[in-house]
Amino acid sequence: MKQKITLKKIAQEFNVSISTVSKALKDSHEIGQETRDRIQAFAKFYNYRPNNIALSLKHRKTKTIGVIIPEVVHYFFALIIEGVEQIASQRGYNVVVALSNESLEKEIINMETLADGLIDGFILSLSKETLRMQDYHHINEAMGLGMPVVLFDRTVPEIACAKVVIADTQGAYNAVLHLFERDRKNILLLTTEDYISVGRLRTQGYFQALQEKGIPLNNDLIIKVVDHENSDIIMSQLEADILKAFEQHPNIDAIFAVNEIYAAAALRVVRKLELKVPEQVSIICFTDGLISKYSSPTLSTVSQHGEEIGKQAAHLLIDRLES
Amino acid sequence: MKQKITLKKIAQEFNVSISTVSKALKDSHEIGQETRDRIQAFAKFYNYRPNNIALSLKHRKTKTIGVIIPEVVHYFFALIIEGVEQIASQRGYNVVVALSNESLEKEIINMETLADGLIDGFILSLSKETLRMQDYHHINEAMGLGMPVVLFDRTVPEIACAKVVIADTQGAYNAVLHLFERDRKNILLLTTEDYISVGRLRTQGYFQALQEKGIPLNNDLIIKVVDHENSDIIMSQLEADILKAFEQHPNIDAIFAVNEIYAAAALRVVRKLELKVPEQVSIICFTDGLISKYSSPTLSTVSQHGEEIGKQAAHLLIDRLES
DNA sequence: TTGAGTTACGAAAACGTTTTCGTGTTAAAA
DNA sequence: TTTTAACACGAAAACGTTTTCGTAACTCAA
Repeated sequence: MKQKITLKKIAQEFNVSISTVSKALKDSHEIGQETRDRIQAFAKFYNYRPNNIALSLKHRKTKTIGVIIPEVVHYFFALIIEGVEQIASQRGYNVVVALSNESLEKEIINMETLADGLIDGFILSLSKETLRMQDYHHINEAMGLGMPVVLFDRTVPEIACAKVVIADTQGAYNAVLHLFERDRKNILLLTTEDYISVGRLRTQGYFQALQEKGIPLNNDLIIKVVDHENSDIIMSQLEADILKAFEQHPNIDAIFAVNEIYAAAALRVVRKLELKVPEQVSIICFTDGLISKYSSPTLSTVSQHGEEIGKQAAHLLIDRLES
Repeated sequence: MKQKITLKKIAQEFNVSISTVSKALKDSHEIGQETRDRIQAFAKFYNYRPNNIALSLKHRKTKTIGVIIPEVVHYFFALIIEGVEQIASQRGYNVVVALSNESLEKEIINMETLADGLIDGFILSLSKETLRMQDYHHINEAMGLGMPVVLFDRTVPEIACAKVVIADTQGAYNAVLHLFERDRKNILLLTTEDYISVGRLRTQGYFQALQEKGIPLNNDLIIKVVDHENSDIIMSQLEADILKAFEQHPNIDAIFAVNEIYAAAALRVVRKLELKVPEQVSIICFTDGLISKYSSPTLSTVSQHGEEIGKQAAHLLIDRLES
C-alpha cells in the first residue's frame, strides 16, 4: 500500500522547499523552467493530488454544499438530489446529503454538524415537525453565521432566504379547472393537514377554482389526511374515508389529490367500486413519482419538476457563494 | 453576522494559551477547576463548536463515508442511502453521495475527488459502463492507497473487498418454484443483458429451477432487454417483445421479471390482451420500488431489502475503519 | 565600479485543531 | 532548609496547503 504523496515528500525528494514545489506545480514563473518540469513530471508520475481538507482549511471554504431533505426514499426528493448533484458537479462542488427524517431534532443536528466547516451552504426542505412546531431558529442562526441557505418546496415566509417552489396554488387551480372543462362538478379533494405548506397551497388552488366557478364548498368532499408514523395506517384510513365519501355522495365524478400516493389510494377504491376511470371518475394529482406513470389506467398529473427545482436551487446557492 | 468562534479567540479573551483552552474544553484535570469552569461557560455561551475541517486535517480522518451509486432516482438505491445514512449517523459519521450516472468516467472522477481527503471509505455499486468495460483499476487503486471499499448489489469477483449482495440466484429460483407450485409451466422470463451481474444471477436461478423440474429451456420465452439511453424506447420495445411472445406462445401462463419496471410493462401488455392477473397469468418480480405495491392488481414480489443492504454495508465499512 | 533590476528560490505565517513535552510555582515531605 | 511532587499552564510541532515577503546571486547598463 503506497502512501498518498504530499508536497512535503516531493520537496524532500528534490531537496527544495515546500513552497517551491507548490509553485512549480502551479507552473509559476517564479520557479526555473527546469525545476518546474522535473517536479511536475515527478508529481504526475506519483499521481499527486492536493489534499482537499488542507485546501478547505486554508481557503476557509469547502466547495461542497449540504442538502437536507426529509427523506430520500421519495421520488421527488430523489429528483432534487439528482438536479442538485448535476449542477454542483458541473460547477465544481460536492454534495453531501443528510436526512432529517421529518424530525426537527435531526434537522438541527444535521445542520450543526454540517455547518462546522463541512459545507459552504445549505439547500433544504423543512421537515414536517419543523413546520408543525414553527421553530426556525436553527436556520436563522446558520444564516446569521454567514452560511447561505436556499429553501425549496416546503418553505415558510418567516425565513428570509432564497426559495425555489413551484406554483402550487396555480397548479392546483389549473388542474381543477381542467376537471370543470370536462364537466366534472363534484370533485373530491384529497389533501394534507394545513401546516404542510404545499398541501395548504394546493388546497387554496382548489378553493379558488371552485369560488371562481361559483360552486359552493362542500366540506364532505374534502378529506384531510391525518399524519401518522405508520404509512400503512394512513393509507387504510384514507381508503376508508374515500369509500365513505362515495357512499354519502355517489355523484362524485372526479378526484383531485395533492400527491400521487393519495391518488393511488383513490384509484384502488374506485376500482373496488367498479367505476370506470376516467369515464365515470376522473383522477388528477400532483405527482413526484413513478406510480402514476406505471399505474393502469395512467393518471393525469401535475408535474412537480423536481430535477428542475434541484438545479435552480443549486444555481442560486452557488451564485451566492461565489458572489 | 457574528463570526464563528475559535479556540484562538477564546484564548485571547482569557489571556491564556490555545492549548489551555483546548484542554479546558475537554475538561482535562491539567487545567485548574476555576479556569475550566470559566472557559467552558464562555464557550457554551458563544456556542463554540470545533471546526471539523481542522479536526479532519489533524486526525487524518474525516468521519465521513462516500456513497457512489449509479442513480438516485431509483427506489432501491434511495433505500440504500437511507440505510447507510441511518447507521452512519448512529455511529457518528456523515455521508456524502455522488452519482456515477451509470458512467465509468464519472465514477472515476467521483472516486478521485472524494478520495482526496474528503472521506474515509467508499460504499459503492458499479455503474453499467464499468461492468461492460470490466475496468476496475480505480477501485483497486483506491484500495491500494488504503481506502476501504464496500461493494453492494452490482459486484464483481475481480475486486477483492467486502461485498453485500442478496441471494439473487436463490431468490429467482424460489420465485420460479413458487410458480411451478401453482401449476404454471410456461414462464416468460424478462431479464437484462448478461453483463449486469444481478440480471445474470437471477436468470441463472430461473434456469436452475427449470432444470430441476426437467422442463426444457425455450429461448422464445426469454426476453433480454437491450439497454438504451432513452428509457421510453426501452419500454416500448419491451412491450412489443412481450406482445410478440404472447402471440407466438398463447399458452404463457406466468411471467418472471428481474425488476419491477419490466413487470409493470408486462402488466400493461397482459391487460391489453384482456387476460386476468393472476387467474390466467401470474406475474412475479424482483422489486425495489413502490410500483408493484401500488399497481393493481398488486404483484407478487421478491424483496431486495435495500435498506437492510445499506445498513450492512455501512456497518461493514465502519467496522473496518475503526479496526 | 556601482546601482538597479531580474531570477530562482526559501522562510514563515496562516487556516483551527490536538498533543507532547517542558517549566515555573507552590505545597508537602524529609 | 532542601528535595520532591503535584499543579497549572504555555510553547511548539504537526496535519497539508497557499501565499507574502525576503534575499542571495547574477546580469546589465551607466
